[in-house]
Amino acid sequence: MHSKLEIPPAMLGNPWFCGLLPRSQYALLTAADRLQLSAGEMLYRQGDAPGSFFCVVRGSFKVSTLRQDGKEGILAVMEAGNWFGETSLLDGQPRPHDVTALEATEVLAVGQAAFDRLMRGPAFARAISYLLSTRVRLLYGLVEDAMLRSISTRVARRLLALARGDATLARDFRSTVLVSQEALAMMLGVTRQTLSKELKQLAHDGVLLVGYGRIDILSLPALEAKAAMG
Amino acid sequence: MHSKLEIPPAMLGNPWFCGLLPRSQYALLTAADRLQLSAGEMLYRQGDAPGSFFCVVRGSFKVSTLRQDGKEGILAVMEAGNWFGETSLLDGQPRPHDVTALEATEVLAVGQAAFDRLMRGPAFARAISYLLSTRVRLLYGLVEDAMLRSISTRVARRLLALARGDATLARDFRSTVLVSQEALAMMLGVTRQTLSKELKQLAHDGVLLVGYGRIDILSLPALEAKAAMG
DNA sequence: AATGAAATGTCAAAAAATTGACAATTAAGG
DNA sequence: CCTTAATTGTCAATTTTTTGACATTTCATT
Repeated sequence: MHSKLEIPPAMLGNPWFCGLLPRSQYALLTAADRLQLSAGEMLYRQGDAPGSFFCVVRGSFKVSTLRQDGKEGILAVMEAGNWFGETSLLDGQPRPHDVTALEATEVLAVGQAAFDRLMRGPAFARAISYLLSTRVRLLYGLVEDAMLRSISTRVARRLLALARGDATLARDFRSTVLVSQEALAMMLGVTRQTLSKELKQLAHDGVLLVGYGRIDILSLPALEAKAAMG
Repeated sequence: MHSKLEIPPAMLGNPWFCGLLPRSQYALLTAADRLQLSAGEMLYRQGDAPGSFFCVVRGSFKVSTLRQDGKEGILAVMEAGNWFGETSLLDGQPRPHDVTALEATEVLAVGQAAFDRLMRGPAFARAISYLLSTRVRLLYGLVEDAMLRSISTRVARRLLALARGDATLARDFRSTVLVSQEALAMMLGVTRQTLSKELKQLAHDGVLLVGYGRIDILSLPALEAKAAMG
């Protein structure tokens, strides 16, 4: 019998998981396999057959796609506590993205059969609908960003998202974001040079402090003001 | 008692609705109010409180957002047969977009209470999850388009989406797309002039025939080839 | 057939982003 | 401490896109 202490702390900080009925939580945890990945290892690739519903226990992943020309777009960063991968389980279609561990990372993997069994319960099915609705909202935000916001606004918005833990997790705010300019540029779909210019401007305005592989947010209100502009 | 003949033909062409259990179909239809809108009328606005789950019976809507500078981005076109608006019902958050009738349009509106009642059934909740998963997939496609595809590729892809009926509907293909260059440019987040140049190129290549408020697809394979490039 | 609003065609200047290149800096491993 | 790979800073040329401006065409309505 599993003891409740086995629930990893990161999962307890995730509002979606915490909102589940205890029996659903228990069912997820007992049905799950635990996987360990080292930095750079891929959990799955674009085009793979649907496999499992995942939760990041420790570490983080990037969700990305490759262009023909070899360049990469980063669509999301999944941090500890977040659940993902449900889309392919629901529609049976291939995985739409690559998912790669950014560091030593541990995941729970709930297989298709167990997932389907859970989906027969209306409470869990509703919870999955809710999870998807937050994903839809987040994605609409990304589409709008790309379609009609200036790059400086998008930089501010993306930094805020990273500081808040991105994805579905409503975690505490971090004033230091650990990300390279290269990676941040990939998230925004612009070149490093273009991003660099924007960051320099924000640093000049006293909003950020740009370091090696890290960005410190000096003034949250100022950054939010930039994010709210055009 | 409602007769089965009352189901509008457009709804029978929608794979999501057709995949529902007959009792769910019946429940949706009987719970629904019928609304008539004339061209330009808004079904709801960004920021509105969640209200209903909708199905387009006749006509079409545009789903759009306004920028501060007054410019508009068109995120989707909802045609007859499509169901939408579930996101706000599921998470209780305000409407994320404006929805405006493009012509004389008729919708079914299923209220929050009836929707919640349906969601207590696992089959319907699963169906809603499936609907959301297709929306998530579509949105990921839009994000990738905006982030890492060339404009010419995006034009081709968007035209194909319009020809196929966009959104969740897997309808028959139409070789004529009725859309102004202005509107198509709004869907792509570029200016009319930029789009015009791309269309001229595609017309020169014999792929399209560009008319007044309409675009004819002369060669579907050629357009698909353009859409598959970079 | 005339009218007018909507849509399209086109151009040039300006702004913005990419490309390509190289130097300088930083942190991690031996 | 030293080496090395990763990251950042910076620049100029090129390409792309926007902006702004007008003329022209199309179509529905008188």
